[in-house]
Amino acid sequence: MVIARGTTPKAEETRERILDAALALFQERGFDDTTMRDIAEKADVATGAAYYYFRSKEDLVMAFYARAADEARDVVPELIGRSRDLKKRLRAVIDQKFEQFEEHRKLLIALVRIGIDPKHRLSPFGKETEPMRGESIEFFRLAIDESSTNVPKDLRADLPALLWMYQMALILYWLFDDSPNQKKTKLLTDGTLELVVRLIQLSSLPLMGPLRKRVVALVRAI
Amino acid sequence: MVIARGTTPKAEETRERILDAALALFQERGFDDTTMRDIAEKADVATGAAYYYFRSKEDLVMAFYARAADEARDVVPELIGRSRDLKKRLRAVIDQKFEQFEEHRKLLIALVRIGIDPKHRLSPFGKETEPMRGESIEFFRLAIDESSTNVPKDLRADLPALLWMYQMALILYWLFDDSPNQKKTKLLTDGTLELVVRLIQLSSLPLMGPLRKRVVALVRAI
DNA sequence: CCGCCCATCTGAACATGTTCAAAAACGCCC
DNA sequence: GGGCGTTTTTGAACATGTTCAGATGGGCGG
Repeated sequence: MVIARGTTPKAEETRERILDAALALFQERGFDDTTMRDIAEKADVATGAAYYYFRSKEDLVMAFYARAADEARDVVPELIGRSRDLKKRLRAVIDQKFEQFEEHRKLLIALVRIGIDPKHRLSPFGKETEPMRGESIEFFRLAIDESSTNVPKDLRADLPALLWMYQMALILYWLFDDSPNQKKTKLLTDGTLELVVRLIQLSSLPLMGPLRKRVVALVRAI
Repeated sequence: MVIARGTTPKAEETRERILDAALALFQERGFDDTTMRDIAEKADVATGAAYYYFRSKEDLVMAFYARAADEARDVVPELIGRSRDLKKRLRAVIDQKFEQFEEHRKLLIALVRIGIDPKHRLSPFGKETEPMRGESIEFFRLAIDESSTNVPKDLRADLPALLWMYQMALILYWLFDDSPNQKKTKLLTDGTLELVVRLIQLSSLPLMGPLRKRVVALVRAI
């Protein structure tokens, strides 16, 4: 996350300059091959300045992620509003993230290395990223609510979080998908999304009650 | 992996001394809080010596993993031989790994950070770890072969690798499972293992042929 | 025993993320 | 405008993973 510095216009401008320099270099050479000295130099500040605005090199990646979240906040509700079909809505939410991340795969690989450890300060599963995670999950709740597919009450509470985890898994696969244009991810998304929507539909059939309860119980326990 | 140094007894002894020192310190303080200088000092060598035997700090973790694999090679076939029941066999293979790793959770977290990136030299999914991965997968093939549960021919080829991935997922969950004594992992293992065996049994029913083929095709494609 | 080669080992040097004390710039009150 | 407290910026210093040119020493042919 970002330190709450940079309230004055000038400071804010410096912060942006550093972040822009960092992201440009990350994209160009990758995370590991970009040094903090490079970033500072490109932003025309001393090495230490970056640490005045960002707690660590990794926080710069997080700041990128926060920017993406800002953008999503403006766009996603409108995307969801375009259809009431659950599958289309989910597709829209997921595709939006893929588009945002398209040009930053190298960068996000660094983020994954951090994120896999839930104890790390910046893990998407950790405490500090709660607001951003919550917002992402909220998008899925929006997509479910008042969609044309009926979702059982007892699923409503946890389904958004499950869908978020599903999205995370897709993104993870996508990051390391070396097939041309990440074709395999497209395949995987198409196949599994269909499956997911089917499962949700099935789960509301009357006979499914007990099974659904067992699944919900397991999910809660874990 | 390990550099092919240490052919003379004396060198071999030095190598072991460094590895022992490293593992002791990793376990004591964790990976990040152990410096190469600490390790060298504890092993009574100069800092550079460690790099004569190990290409990097991370390679020391890998050497631990290799040791564990050595041990498994001696033990696992016997464990599998104790029963023909598929579930029991799988349990045995999986539990053996858990027991081995019990006291080294902190260490393995470092390994995961590396391993999540398939492009990293030491990723369990990468080229360089192929032999060790192959051996682990082979254990699952052993467990399937001549077990009391019939496994369809077209599954035999890929099932061991799938089971290995399943094991990896369990280990990942276990690593970050903070419930007392990793009780949740026990729950998860029990629940999913039952499920897995059921699925395998189901898959050999006559009607399942087409569905099975679709799943196999998807797995192959991905 | 000598001299040579090569595996082994040393420790200083290097690169880079990070910290920190001090300097500079800024805003504000008088 | 001058003084003063705060914010911003600087650049040297530090910690640590890693590299490398050279020292060490042990074995072997002569």
